[in-house]
Amino acid sequence: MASSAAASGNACFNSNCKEFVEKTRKGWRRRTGEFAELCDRCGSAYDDGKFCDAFHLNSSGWRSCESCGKQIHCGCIVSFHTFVLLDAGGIECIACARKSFILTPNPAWPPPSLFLPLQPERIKDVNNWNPIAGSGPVPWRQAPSLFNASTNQNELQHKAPFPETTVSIDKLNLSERPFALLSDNNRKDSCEKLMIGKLKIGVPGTLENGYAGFNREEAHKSCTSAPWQSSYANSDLSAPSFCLTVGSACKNEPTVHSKVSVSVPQQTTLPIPLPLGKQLGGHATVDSAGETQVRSSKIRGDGRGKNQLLPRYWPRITDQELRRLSEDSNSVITPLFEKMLSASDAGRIGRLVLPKKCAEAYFPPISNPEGLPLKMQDLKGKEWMFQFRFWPNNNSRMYVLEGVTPCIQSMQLQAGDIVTFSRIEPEGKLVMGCRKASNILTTDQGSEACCNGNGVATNGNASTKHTKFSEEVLANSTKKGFSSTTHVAATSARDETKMSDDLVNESLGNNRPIRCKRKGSTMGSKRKRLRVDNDNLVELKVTVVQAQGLMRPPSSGAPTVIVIEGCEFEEYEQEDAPIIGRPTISHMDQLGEKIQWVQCEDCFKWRKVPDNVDLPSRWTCSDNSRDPERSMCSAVQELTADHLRDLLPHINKASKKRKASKQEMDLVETLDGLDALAHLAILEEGETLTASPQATTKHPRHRPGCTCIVCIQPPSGKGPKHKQSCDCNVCKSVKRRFKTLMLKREKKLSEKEAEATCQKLQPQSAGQLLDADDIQESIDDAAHLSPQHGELNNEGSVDPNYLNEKKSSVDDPNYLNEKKSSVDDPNYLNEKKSSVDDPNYLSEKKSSVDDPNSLNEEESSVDDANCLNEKKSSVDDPNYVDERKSSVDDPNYLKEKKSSASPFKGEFDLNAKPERDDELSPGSDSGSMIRIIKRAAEQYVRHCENGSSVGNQINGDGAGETNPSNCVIVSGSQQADVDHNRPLPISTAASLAPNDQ
DNA sequence: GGCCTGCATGGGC
DNA sequence: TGCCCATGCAGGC
Repeated sequence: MASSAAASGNACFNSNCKEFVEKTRKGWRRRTGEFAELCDRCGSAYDDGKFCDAFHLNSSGWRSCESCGKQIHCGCIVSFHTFVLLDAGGIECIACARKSFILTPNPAWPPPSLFLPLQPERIKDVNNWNPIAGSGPVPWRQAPSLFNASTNQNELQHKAPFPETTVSIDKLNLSERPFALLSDNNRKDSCEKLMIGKLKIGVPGTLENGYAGFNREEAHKSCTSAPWQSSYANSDLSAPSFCLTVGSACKNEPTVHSKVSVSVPQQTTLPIPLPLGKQLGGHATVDSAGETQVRSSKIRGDGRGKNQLLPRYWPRITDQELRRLSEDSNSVITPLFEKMLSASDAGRIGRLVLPKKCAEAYFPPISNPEGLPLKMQDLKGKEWMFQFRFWPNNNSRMYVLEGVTPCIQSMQLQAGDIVTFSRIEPEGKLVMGCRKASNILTTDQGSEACCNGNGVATNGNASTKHTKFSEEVLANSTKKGFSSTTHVAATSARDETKMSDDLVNESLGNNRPIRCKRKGSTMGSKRKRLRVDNDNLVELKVTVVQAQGLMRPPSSGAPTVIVIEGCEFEEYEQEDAPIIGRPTISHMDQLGEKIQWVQCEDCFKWRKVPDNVDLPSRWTCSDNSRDPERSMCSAVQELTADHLRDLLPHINKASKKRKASKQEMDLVETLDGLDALAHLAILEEGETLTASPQATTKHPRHRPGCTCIVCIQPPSGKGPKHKQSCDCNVCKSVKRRFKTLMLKREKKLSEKEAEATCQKLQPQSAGQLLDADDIQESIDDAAHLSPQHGELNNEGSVDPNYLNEKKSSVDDPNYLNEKKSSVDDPNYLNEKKSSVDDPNYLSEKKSSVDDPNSLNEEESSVDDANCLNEKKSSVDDPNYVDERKSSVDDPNYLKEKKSSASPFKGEFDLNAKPERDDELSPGSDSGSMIRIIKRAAEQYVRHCENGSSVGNQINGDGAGETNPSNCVIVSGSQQADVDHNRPLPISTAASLAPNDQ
């Protein structure tokens, strides 16, 4: 046979030809991954599909197409992809298969584990393995069995297949070359295990079994059950429930998928509900793609169904991946397995631990711990070479892919993301795809079913009804696409709700990558850093509740109330799904009428509207048609500071509650909180949800297009140096930073002199710290209250600048890194801890809080665009980073810092700015006081002039130079206590607690 | 000191 | 109880 001959030079690969030619043509793909180089004549024959007719006429393995009778050399590599196996037995040429729209998702290459001994010792025949991916013995060993699989598969699908009953080895043509690769034992095993066909597609998504094609959206429309979902769904049943669907049911094919053909490996579509342990020897199993396989109990040497992968490894390829993978319409994609990246996997070690069964099933067998190089292609078509190897572990093996770091980085993956392994036929390439964590929210809905534990597959979109609770999350999920393609029609509301809960929790930063089929399987106990602190979970859940409160039932369509386990759930018809409403504050006015306060999105003033009005998510004064006098942003706010404070009782309540728990928190835990918040912020942003595992990543990923200093500089400092005259962003930033630093130091020196005298003037009472703490918490809470989760500005509203700043901070890997590294730094932690013991520091904080000017300053600084820019650029500034870093290394600096850290023990302030640390330090106490005095004087002057200085911006030192430490806005909020017509900042309102007034 | 390698450990199932 | 596998970690480079 042709493939048995080695190609040499320009000799035709066809052993029956061997013609020497200058230029060869590509033929079939060889096991090595290369293509058979053929002469023109043979190449033409191959292209015309007549190669076997010409050269293999006398070979065995010829079969007739059940439809057209065409003879196909099924036993040959050359014709391997020109036919499909029919469920009823026999074969059909691909042309007929296309015509008849019957696509039998015969897995082209069942898992090799079916053919290989399952113990590690199976791996003896390494010599027959070619290290090139995708061309391993699996397909080739399996191939022979394809030729004679004449079992009535339909029957087998519905009956328990019994081993060794349907296929006789005598029926198999074993004379073909591929089989020669098998040892006698393997051959026998292979014969005993009825092998099914290949998966050849090209047929637009018409799914014989409802599995292949992954055209889930369509499947949803026309099929009553999605078997692969059902496989989850029934995972706890004791008997198989195959849930096979009839392919003809799914004929509406989206054009986008028309070219995509997917071979679903057994695990993906395996509707086998039996737990692994139950799928043992002789039990009937249904193979991939729903096709029955007769599996010999013999192969289950250890009594476990090793050919069954755990559900968490079942591939869930996305439409996007399919599209990317299937650019070639002739490609057939066989999803093999997937794995969620652990911190270790995504770490810098570059080792990706492979699930043992997956490794043994889909990768070449290896007997040498050194393993084999494995070529893999990513979704972009770039090829990567990994080392597939193992090491002995407890009488077993641990399989790893080494050298994956570049690839993982290239794909911008991190812990929690999922890598998928697929195979493209006929090339046999191994393809490594990925799913970002954010998509897992949707793609894992099936797996959520596993998490549910009730065994019922759940899918947010499966049902035509939506629970109010999950609407938003599900909507988000739907947008992402994948979930909409996987459906189980018979989804109970309960499951859906439960799942939704999971989704919500995940979506809100609750370690979204966790799939809890195996408790902590992905983020196990050792994955401390990957977990969000329980406290944060509570807070996040509260946020969910708040979010739910934003749901507004549509005017049309009353919900159906169902009671599940004592809890009432409202369900709405899909077209009447709840909408996300504007957050309001319900209140009873003086007349005893129920009203609600709503905040204008533009001016952030609070307006009163009747209680029964459903407000859109975006509401502005102009929508205030019921109160024409206040239907413009220019109209004064009738809500006074006191009122606002009264309306927000939860601020104080929450702060007390948090205070209690906060004191129990250690500083490390707060890191989780920080991360959670960061994740939440990112989630809100609607972009890729950075995994909580990000906390474990030393080098947070930089986004494409990131213009931060890290990204725009050549790696490792290599590359051309910037000239002194260079005015690029980097250089400008560096220069600006330098200038700022110099100004700051100058100022610091001068202020130091006044420190001693000023310090005496400050009221010192450590006992009042709690009030300050309260206020800070109130501010935080108020920020939480805000729909934007942002900082409240002086108008009692969210300042967009602040939001942008916060957002960019969270987006900025440097910023997060800095935060993270600070916490990692024991010095930093000590410093934080000791700060609360420092009376100077406490008094400074206290006085700052007592002083409305100070508060305003703190808040207004974030309003200052210059200031924000400066802050931001500082983070991007390598000098700045270095400076910060060196400061930490500097014992003097640490000494100074030691007494200046935040008094908010156990709580990190995302607002914290490095520069502000300086301001808050004892060394700059006088600075604060000076500023306070200065501002008071200026304020007084302005007040005398016209009293309207809102938004006026001055520099703390009076200089025109932007100075991060001095960017101060004296805003009108300072007069908030005297001007009740002005919106009161919630933070200020909070500070007006009775004991403060 | 940092990285790599190979193995050990231990929690989860 | 045994297996899986995420992670720790010692030792070498």
